[in-house]
Amino acid sequence: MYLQLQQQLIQRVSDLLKRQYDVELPRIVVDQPPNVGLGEYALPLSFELARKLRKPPRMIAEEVVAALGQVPGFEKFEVAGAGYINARINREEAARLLLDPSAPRIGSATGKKILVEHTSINPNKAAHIGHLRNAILGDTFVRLLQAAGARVDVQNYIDNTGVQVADVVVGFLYLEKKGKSEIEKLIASAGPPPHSFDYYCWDLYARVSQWYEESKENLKLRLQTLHDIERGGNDAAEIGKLISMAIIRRHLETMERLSIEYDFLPQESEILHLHFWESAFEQLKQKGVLYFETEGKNKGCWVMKRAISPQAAKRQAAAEGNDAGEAKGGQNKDGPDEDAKVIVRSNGTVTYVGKDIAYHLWKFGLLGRDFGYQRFYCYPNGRQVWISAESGEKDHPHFGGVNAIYNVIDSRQADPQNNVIEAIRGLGYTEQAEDYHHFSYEMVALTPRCAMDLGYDVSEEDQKRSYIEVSGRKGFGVKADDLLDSLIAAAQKEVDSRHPEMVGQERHEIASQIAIGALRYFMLKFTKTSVIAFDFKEALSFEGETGPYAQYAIVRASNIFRKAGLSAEEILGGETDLHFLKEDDELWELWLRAGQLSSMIEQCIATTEPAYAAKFAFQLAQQFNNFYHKHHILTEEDEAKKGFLLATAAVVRRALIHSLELMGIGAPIVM
RNA sequence: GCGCCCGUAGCUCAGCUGGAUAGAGCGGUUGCCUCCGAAGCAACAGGCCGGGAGUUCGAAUCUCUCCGGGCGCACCA
Repeated sequence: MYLQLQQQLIQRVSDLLKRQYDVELPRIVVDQPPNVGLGEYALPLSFELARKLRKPPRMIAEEVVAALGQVPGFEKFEVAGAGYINARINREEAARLLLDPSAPRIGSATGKKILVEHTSINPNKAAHIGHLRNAILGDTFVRLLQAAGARVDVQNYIDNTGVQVADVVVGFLYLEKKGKSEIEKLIASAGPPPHSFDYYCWDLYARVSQWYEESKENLKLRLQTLHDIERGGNDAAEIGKLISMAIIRRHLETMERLSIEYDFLPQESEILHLHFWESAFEQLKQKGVLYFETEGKNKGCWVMKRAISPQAAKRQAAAEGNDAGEAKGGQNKDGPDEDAKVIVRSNGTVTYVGKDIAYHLWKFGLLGRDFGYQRFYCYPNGRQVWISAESGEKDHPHFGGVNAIYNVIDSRQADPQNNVIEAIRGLGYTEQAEDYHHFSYEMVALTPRCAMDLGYDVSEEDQKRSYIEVSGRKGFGVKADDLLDSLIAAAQKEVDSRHPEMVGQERHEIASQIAIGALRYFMLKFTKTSVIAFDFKEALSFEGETGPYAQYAIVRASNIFRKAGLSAEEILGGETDLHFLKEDDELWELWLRAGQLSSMIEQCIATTEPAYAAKFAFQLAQQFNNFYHKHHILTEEDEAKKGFLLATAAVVRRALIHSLELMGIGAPIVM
C-alpha cells in the first residue's frame, strides 16, 4: 500500500517538475516526516532545486503544492519547515486497501529467474554457528525474492574434492586405520547428534590437523590423498565420496530443522569430471581474458589481470574522467604483471578460481555443458533435491541459465569472487557481470567468555580480544545441532510450565517453533557487515528484541479472536467503520507500518540486507504491544469502535505473520 | 606494502542513496497482573555519533586525513 502510493506520488511530482520548471531530477527523494501527524511522505526537493531555480525553497514548495492539486489516494499536500513538501494519505482509502485480502501484489522481481547459492559447507564435519548465519541469510533472501515475484532455484555447492574432505579421509585411513567397509558400518550405526557421523568427523578432522603438525611425512599423505580424490577411480576417492555423501545428508537434516530447503546440490567432482573447465578455458583464451605469461614469477602459467575492488574501480574511473588520456593500469608497464592472478598453473592444472569461472558460466547458461542430475532426497512436502552426477537420470529439471545470481559467501572471499566477476565481464558478458551478486556477510565469532565456558583453552592474548574466530580445523566452535538443542530445551522448559494442560507432542512443537524463531531472528537482526560475537546468554534469550517477542505479539492477537469467537479473516472481509483513523495518529501509525511490508521487501532486495525484515517485524510487534496495552478491545462498549479495533488487530496480525514467514519463523498457536 | 569492513548510551547493535528533536534491546533504578496471557507495558538515568579538516542551506550519514580494531591479498584449496 505504502509503496504503491509512493510510486504514484513520485510519478506525479516528476511530471509536474518537468512541465512547470523543465527540470528532471535523477531521483526524487522521499522521506518520512518525524511523526505521522505531519503526513506520510516528506519531499525535500525544494532544497535541491533552490539554487537551480534561483528561488527560496519555501517558495518552490508552495508553488509545487499549488500545482499538484488533487491526487488520487492523497488527502492534501502542505509546506512544512524551511521548505519540505509533506503529503498526507487519505487514511480511510488506504486502510481499505489493507483490509482487502485479495489485493494483488506485484514485486520488482516478477518473472525473473534467480539462483541463490548458500550454505555450501565443506562436507567433512558438522555444521557450526557460522554456517547457520550463512544458511539463514540465504534462505531468508530466497523467501524475500519469492515474495517479490521471482522464481528462485536454491543451490548448495558441495566442494567434495577439496583438502577438507581429504583430511578426513587421511584421518580414517592413517590415524584410525579404517577401511571402506568399516566406515560404511560406522555411518550405518551412527545415531542422532551427538552420536552422529558429522560429529564424529568434527573431532577426527581436528585430530588430523594436529597430526599434520607432527611430521612432514604426514603432510605428504594429505597431498597424495587429495590428488587421488581429484583423479577418482581409487580407494581414497571412494571413501571421500562415502564421507561426503553421509555428511551432506546430515547437513540437510540440520537445515531441515530450520525449514531450510534446497533444489540442487552441484558437486565439484562433476565440474572436474565433466570437463567444465575445458570449455571455459577455450572461451577465456579466445577472448584474451587469459594470457600465457613468459616471464617473471608466473612464467609458464595462464594468468589474468587481477580484479580491483568495485570501490577502487569507481575511484579509478573518476580519476580517468579528470585527466583522460593518461596510461591506465599496469598492463603496459615494463616487465610482466607480477600481481596477475594465476588461473592455470605451470604444471597445467587449474586453480580454484578457474573452476569457479567455469561453474559460473554454467550458472548463466554460457558454458555449453551441463551436469547430470540424480534424485537425492525428497522433503515431506514433496520438494525434490537433486544432486549432480556424471551420468544422471533421464527425466530431470534443468538448473542454471538464470537471469541473476546471489552467492551467499562470507566477506573473506571477496577477492576470489571479484576475480570471477572480472573474468565474466572480460568475456563480454557485461549484463551477467552486473547481475552477479556476491552476498557478502561477516563471520560469527565467539566471545572469549563463551569460548572458555565451552571448555576451550583461550590464550591470554585472545582473552583481551572482543571476539575469537571459529575454526573447524581446530574443532573450535559451537555446533548447529547443539545450539538448536539447547534452544529447544530452554523453550520447552517455559512451555511446559505455562501449558501443563497440553499434550507433550504439542508442547514440543511449540517449543521448537520458539527456538527456531529465536535462532533465526538472532542471526538476522545484525546487519551483514557486523561481526556477530556469539554469546549464549543473548542467543538463548526470548525477551526484548527477539523472535519470540514478535511471535508473542501474534499469539496475543490470535487470543483476542479466539476469545471473541471470531476469525481474523472474517473481520478482514467484513464491513469496518474506518473514520476512527482520522483523529487518532497512533492507530493510524500502526496501520501505516503494516502497509509498509512490501516497501520493506523491496528495500531488503535492493540492498541485499535481510536485517530490515527483522527490524520491521520487531517494530511492528512493538507497536502492536503498545496498542494491545492501551485498548482493551473485548470490553469496548462502542460497537463501531470495537469492530474497528478488531480490524486493526487483524491487519497487524496478518502483516506480522507474513513478515515472520519471510524470515522462516512460524507463528505458534499459543506460547 | 595494497585492498575491504568496523568504530554511535555501561554492553550488544539500528540509523548512513545527506534533511526536521540521534533510536532499540540488554543491564541499572522505579512502577503496572480482579482486566483480550507480564515471553508484556510505562517511566527515569545513561551520547564531544573515535579525533581533525573539507564539501553543503544542512553531516552520525559524503570526501580526505589520522588513530584504534578485524579480515583478505599463494602456481594452497
